Amino acid sequence: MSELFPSHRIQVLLPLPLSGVLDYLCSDDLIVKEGDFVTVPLPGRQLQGVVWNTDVEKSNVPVEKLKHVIGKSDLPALPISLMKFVQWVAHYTLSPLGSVLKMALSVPKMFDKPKKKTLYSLAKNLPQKMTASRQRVVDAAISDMPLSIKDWGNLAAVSDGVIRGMIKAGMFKSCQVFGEKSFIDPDIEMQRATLSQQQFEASQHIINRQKEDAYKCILLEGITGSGKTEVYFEAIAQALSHQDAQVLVLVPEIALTAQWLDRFRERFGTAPVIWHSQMSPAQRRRAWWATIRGEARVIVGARSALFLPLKNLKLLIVDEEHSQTFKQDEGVMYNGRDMAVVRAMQADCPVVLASATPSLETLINAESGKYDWLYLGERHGPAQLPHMSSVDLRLHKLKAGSWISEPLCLALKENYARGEQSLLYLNRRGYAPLTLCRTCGHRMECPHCSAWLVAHHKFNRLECHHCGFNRKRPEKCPNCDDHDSLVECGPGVERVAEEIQTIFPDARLAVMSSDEISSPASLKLMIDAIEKHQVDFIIGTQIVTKGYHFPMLTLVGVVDADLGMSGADPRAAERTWQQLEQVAGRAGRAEHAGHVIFQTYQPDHPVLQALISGDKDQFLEREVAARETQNLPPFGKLASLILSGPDKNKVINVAKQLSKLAPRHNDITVLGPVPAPLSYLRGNYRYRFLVKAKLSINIQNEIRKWLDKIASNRGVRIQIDIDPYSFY
DNA sequence: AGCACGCCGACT
DNA sequence: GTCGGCGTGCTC
Repeated sequence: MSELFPSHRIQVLLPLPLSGVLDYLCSDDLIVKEGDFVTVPLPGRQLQGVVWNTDVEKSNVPVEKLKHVIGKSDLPALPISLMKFVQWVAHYTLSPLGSVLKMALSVPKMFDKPKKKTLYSLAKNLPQKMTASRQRVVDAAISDMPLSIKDWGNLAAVSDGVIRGMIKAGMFKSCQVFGEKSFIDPDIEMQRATLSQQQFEASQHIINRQKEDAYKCILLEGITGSGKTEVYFEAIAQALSHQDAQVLVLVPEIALTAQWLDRFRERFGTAPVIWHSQMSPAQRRRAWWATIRGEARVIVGARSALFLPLKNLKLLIVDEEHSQTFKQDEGVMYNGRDMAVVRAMQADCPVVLASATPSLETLINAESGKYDWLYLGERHGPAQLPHMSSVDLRLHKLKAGSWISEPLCLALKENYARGEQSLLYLNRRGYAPLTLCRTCGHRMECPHCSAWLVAHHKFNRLECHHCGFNRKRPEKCPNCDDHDSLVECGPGVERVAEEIQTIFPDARLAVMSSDEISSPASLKLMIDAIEKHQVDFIIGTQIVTKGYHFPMLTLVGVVDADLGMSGADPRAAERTWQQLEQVAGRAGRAEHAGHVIFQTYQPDHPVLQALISGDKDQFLEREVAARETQNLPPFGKLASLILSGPDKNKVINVAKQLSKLAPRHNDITVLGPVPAPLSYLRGNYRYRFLVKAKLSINIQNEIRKWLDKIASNRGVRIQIDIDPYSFY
C-alpha cells in the first residue's frame, strides 16, 4: 500500500532505553507532525512511538535500512512543551532519551479505546408499577443526563437492585457511551478563604507574577500552620480564571495528602486530578487522557506528574519543597523540585516552592535574589514556637533495654497526667535494628546487602530495609545453633511503644510508621483517632513529619536526635535539622506553646544548638559557608557515579580503568573510587566516584567524554547521579 | 524493553 | 544427535 505513494524520512522516539531516535519512512499520504503517536515496526513486534522530527536534514542511516511507519494513532499529539522537557531531562541526567520518554508514557492501556459503558436515563412514560424506592429514583432525577447504574443508586440512595429492576421493567432507556467519566472543573468562587494581611500580600505577589506570563521562582516560606496552602490556593484560583489554564501541584507523598485534598475540596468544590504511581491502570489512563485533552485543570501528584502531557501550564507549586522524596534514586535519577523549576521555565510560568524548612539550595537562591522570597509568620523575634531543650544522655544514662531517659519520662508523665497528647519521634521502623548472638557474636545480616536485618515483632520477621529480604525470626542462632542466645540491640518505634506501654499500662498508643499505615484510609483512621483524643501517645517515624497538625499535642520527645548526623554526607546536618524542626513543629497549639525534648549524646552539635536557641539563621549561615568553601551545590556542581555488579573483581577492574582515565582539569575533582556506603546491595558490589566541578564546567559533557573512553564493561552497571542527594 | 542469535549441558 | 538454558547485542 504505502509503496503507491512516495515517502519521506521521519524520526521516531520509542519508549525504550535507546539514546536517540530511529529513522522511518513515512508515506506522503499519512500526514504526521511532531508529537504525533505512530506505530512502527521493530524486529518481531510493533511499537508505539512519538514523532520527534519530521524535517530530517541529515542522517547516517542508509535508506535501505528504513522501514515504513505502520500507522498514526488518533491520540492527541504529545505537547511540544513536554517533548522539550523530556529532551532537557535526558540531557541533564545523562539518561537515554527513550528512557525519559518512557516515564512520560508509563500509562498502561494508554492507546486502548476507552471501554464502552452503558448509561441509563428515565424513559418518558412510566407505566410500570411504582414502589416507594422507585418513586425516590424518579424524584431524584435532575436532568435528562444519562447515568450509570451505580450513579443512579447513589443519587437516589437506593440499592443497585432497584435500578436493575426498573431497567428490566422498561422504566429506563439505555445508551452506549465511550470513555470514562470526566473530571469536574474546580469552582474558583466556591469558598474564598479569609486571608490575613500577610497572606493576602503573599498571594497577591504570586498572582501578579502569574499575570506576567513569565517564568519566576518564588519561595513561600512559613511555619506549619501559617497558611501557605491558603495563599497558593488563591494563586491557583487566579490562574484558573484563564480559559484552559492548567495548574500542577507537586507533593512529596500523595498517599499522605488526605487532609490537603479535603481542604482543596472545600475551597474549590471538587477534588483535583490525582497522579501517582500506585494508581490503578484505569485511574492513570483517565488522568492522563484528561490532561492531554486539557480537561484536567488542577493536577496534584508525585514527582512523576511533571511528565504529564500538560498543554497549557500556567502555575506550578512544589509543596514541602525541601522533601527528599522529590529525588528519584533509580532509573532516570532526577530531582523533582529542580525539574519543576525547569518545567516552569520552559512553560513561561511562575513556580512556587513552599516549605516551613526550605532546602539550603533554595534559601541561597532566595537570598541572592534569584528567587522571590515570601515569608509568612514572624521570622525574627519570639514566635509561639515550642520550647525546646535537650537531655544529655551522657549525664542521664539510659537503663539497659530502656530508651526513655529519666527527664523525658518525667515530662511524659506530667503531660499524661494533664490529659494532653505526647509524641515520641524515632526515625526507625520495626523493633530493633540489630539482632546478634550473645554466644558467638554472629550478627543477623542481609544475604544480599551489607546491612543488618531489622527485627519486626509485628510480623515476627527480620527484614532488610534496603532490598526487602525477610525471614522468620529465628529461635536459635543460625551460626552456632545456641538456643535463647539472640539479643536485640537498639530501638525501633515498636520497641519504644512497648516501653511506653510498660510505663503507662492504661495509656492508648498509636504507632505511626509505614508498617502500620498501608493506605490513605488507614492513615485517615489514625489521624481521626488522634484528633478525637482517643490516643495519648503517638510513636512515629518520619511519617509524622509530613505536615499534619494535631491540635491536642503538646509534648514531643525525640528519642534519638543524633540519628542521621554521622557519616560523610554533606547534607546530613541540614537534613537532620529539617527533620527535627518539622517534628518540633508538631508540638503546641494556639493557646500555649508546646515542649520539645531532644535526647542526645552530643548536645553541643550545631544542629541541636540551632534548634534549642531558635537561632536557625546562624546555623544556616554556617552550612552555607561550608558548602561554599567545599564548592558543593549550589556553589559548585556535584555528580556521583556508582559502579555495581555481582562480580566484585569486575567492578573493581572497571573502577580502576575509570580512575586512570578520569578527567584532568583544574576545575574538576574526581574523588574515588571508594566502596559505596552500601558496598553490597541487592546482590551487587558497589563502588563510587564523586565528581566535583566549578559552575563553569559542563559536568554532563565531561562525564560523557570520560565514560566514552572505556571499553565495553560487561557485568558492571554505571549509574550516574547528577546532584546526588542520598549518599547511600 | 523484547527478541534473535549463539554457545554449552541433559535428554527422548 | 537435539532441545533449551539465558548471556550478549541490536533495534532505523
